[in-house]
Parts: sequence; C-alpha cells; structure tokens
Amino acid sequence: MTTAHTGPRVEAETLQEAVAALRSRGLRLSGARRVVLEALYATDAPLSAEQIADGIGKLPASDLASVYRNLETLERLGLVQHVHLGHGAGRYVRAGREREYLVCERCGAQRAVAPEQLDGVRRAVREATGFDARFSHFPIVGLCADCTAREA
Amino acid sequence: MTTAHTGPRVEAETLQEAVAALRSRGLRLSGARRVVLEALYATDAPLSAEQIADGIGKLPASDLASVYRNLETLERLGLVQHVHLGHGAGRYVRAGREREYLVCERCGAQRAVAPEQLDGVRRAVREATGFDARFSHFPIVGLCADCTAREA
DNA sequence: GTGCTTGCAAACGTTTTGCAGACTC
DNA sequence: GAGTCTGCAAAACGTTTGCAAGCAC
Repeated sequence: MTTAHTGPRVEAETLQEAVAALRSRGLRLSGARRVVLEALYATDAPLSAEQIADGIGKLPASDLASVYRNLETLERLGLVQHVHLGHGAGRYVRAGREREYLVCERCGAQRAVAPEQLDGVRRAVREATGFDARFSHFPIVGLCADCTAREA
Repeated sequence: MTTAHTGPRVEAETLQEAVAALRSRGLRLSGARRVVLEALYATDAPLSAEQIADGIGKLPASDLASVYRNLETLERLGLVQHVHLGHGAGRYVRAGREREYLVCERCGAQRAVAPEQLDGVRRAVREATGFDARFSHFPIVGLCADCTAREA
C-alpha cells in the first residue's frame, strides 16, 4: 500500500472524470495507473488483473503487482469494483456500471443484468430473511435455462 | 488423485452409513479418513480444511494434503459438499444437510436456512432470468437486517 | 499381497508485501 | 524537491500434485 487516501466515494462516468477524481485526492496519473484505467474504460466486461496487466492485448503492459495496487487504490476511491464469478481469479470492472451477475455452475455462462431486473429477487430475499441482497460482488449461482432444460 | 471411483451419489445420515458407502465403493477407512468424517459429522458448521486437519481441536490431527484429498474423494461420492462463504478459504459440510447460505458482507454474519425458505427467491430468480438458483455452493451475499438498519 | 492411502515436500495460481529507484507534481 | 508510484523479487495464502513408504483389506 501507498499512503491512505480516505474520503467520500466518487463518481466518474468517463476516464477524464476518473483522472480528475484521482487528482482531487492528491493521487497521480502514472503510466501504470493509466493502463489500468484505460483497460477498465475500454470494456464493460469484468477483467482479471492479469488481463489488465497485459494491456488487454492492445495497451502497453505493466507489472502485475502495480495493477493489484492500483486496483486496490481505485476501489477504495470508489472508481473500481471487483466481482467473483466462480472459482477462478477475481474480476474487476469500473464502478457506476450498475450491473449484477448470474453464473451457471454447469456451463459457466455469465450474465450481467441491470439491478432493477433483480428487484423482485431482492424483495423476495428481504421477505424471507431480512437481508438486503447484492449480486454485484458475488453473483447468483445456479443453472442457466439451457442447463436446466438439459437436466430434465 | 487416487484411482477414480465413479457411480451414483450416496446418502448417509450417520457416520456409520458414510463408512458403509465408502466400503461399497472399495474405499478404505483409514485414520486420516476417519478424522475427516468425524469432524464433519461432529458439527453442522461449515469447516475449513485446516480446521479439519487440526481435528477441530479435539480429534487427532492429520496432514492437510490428505484432508484435501479425502474431501475431494468424499465430495465425488456425494458425502461432502463445499461452500464459499466469502473471501477466505473454502468450507466443507457433510452432504444431505440441505442448507443454503446467506452472508453479510459488512459484518460477516453467516446464516444457514432450509432450502424451502428460499423457494420464493428461487421463483423470483426464475421469473426474472430463467436461472435455477442454488445458494448451497455460493451464498446470497448482501447486508443483514442489522447492518441495513445501521446503514440508515 | 495388492493396491489404496498416507505424510512430506514441492509446485501451483492468485494476491500481497518489501524495497530501492523513478517519476509526477 | 517531496512524496507518490514503479518494477522486481520474495512471500503469503489456499490448494494440488509427485513420490516412496505404510496400512487396510
């Protein structure tokens, strides 16, 4: 870790806003940091740290340890979120995309949906258990429609 | 891995039945294997491989690698199931307990419930997405009632 | 005796940490 | 110039694998 930079979370729709948010906290825009941000702003798909370090095939590569450090810094700032989509490595997406995930544990299919689509699920969870469910960090896991059909 | 032992899953309510199931597949009841089974049948709580290897404080200890190998064998037999309750190590429970899990991502509280209790949730997931959700392997993650209240 | 099973050690994939030098502001 | 940030190397963590010896059957 570098020095702690706490404070309220930040909104950033664009790379420019993200950079502004960084600067407003006294953080710098280094080469490695830019690679991480550009990768995350280049796609909506959840990326592994390794994919980011490799520059997702088109950006300059950077050190994996720096990628992890930057992801942590950016997550603390509220610019990045990580997701666990199964048994493998964690995945990272820029925050503010407002997505929740479902993963099929048979075929591995991943699906991202808008949170509103799961409001009924959230309501059912609250009624049954009192929990306020969030599927943005850990997904709903089960069998997708195809695998359910194949099962029968 | 040792030799493969495939075949239909097995039911075992008691340790004796589990041992019988083992034997019916040509598997043996070694010391290390007994420690794993006794630990799992001693509690309903999901245990880490390390806790099992330590004999959950009261049983004889055994080697961690053997514990993992036995857990895999027993899981393949259908006698054991593993659960991921957050960022840490995996947890293991004996199968047939029919539990699904909720975890609070703020305070870490874990709750196990009977699957029927989440039937409404499953229905809501199916209606919204076509998925057949299962919360026995990956839990529902969110904020528990206490943390939700504290939030406001 | 056969061959499943063990313990130990070493490797694994992912993530974290220590450190001296480099770069941003 | 001050202090953040980097790359590299090494460690940490949970888990898997190779192997020769040991034990259940």
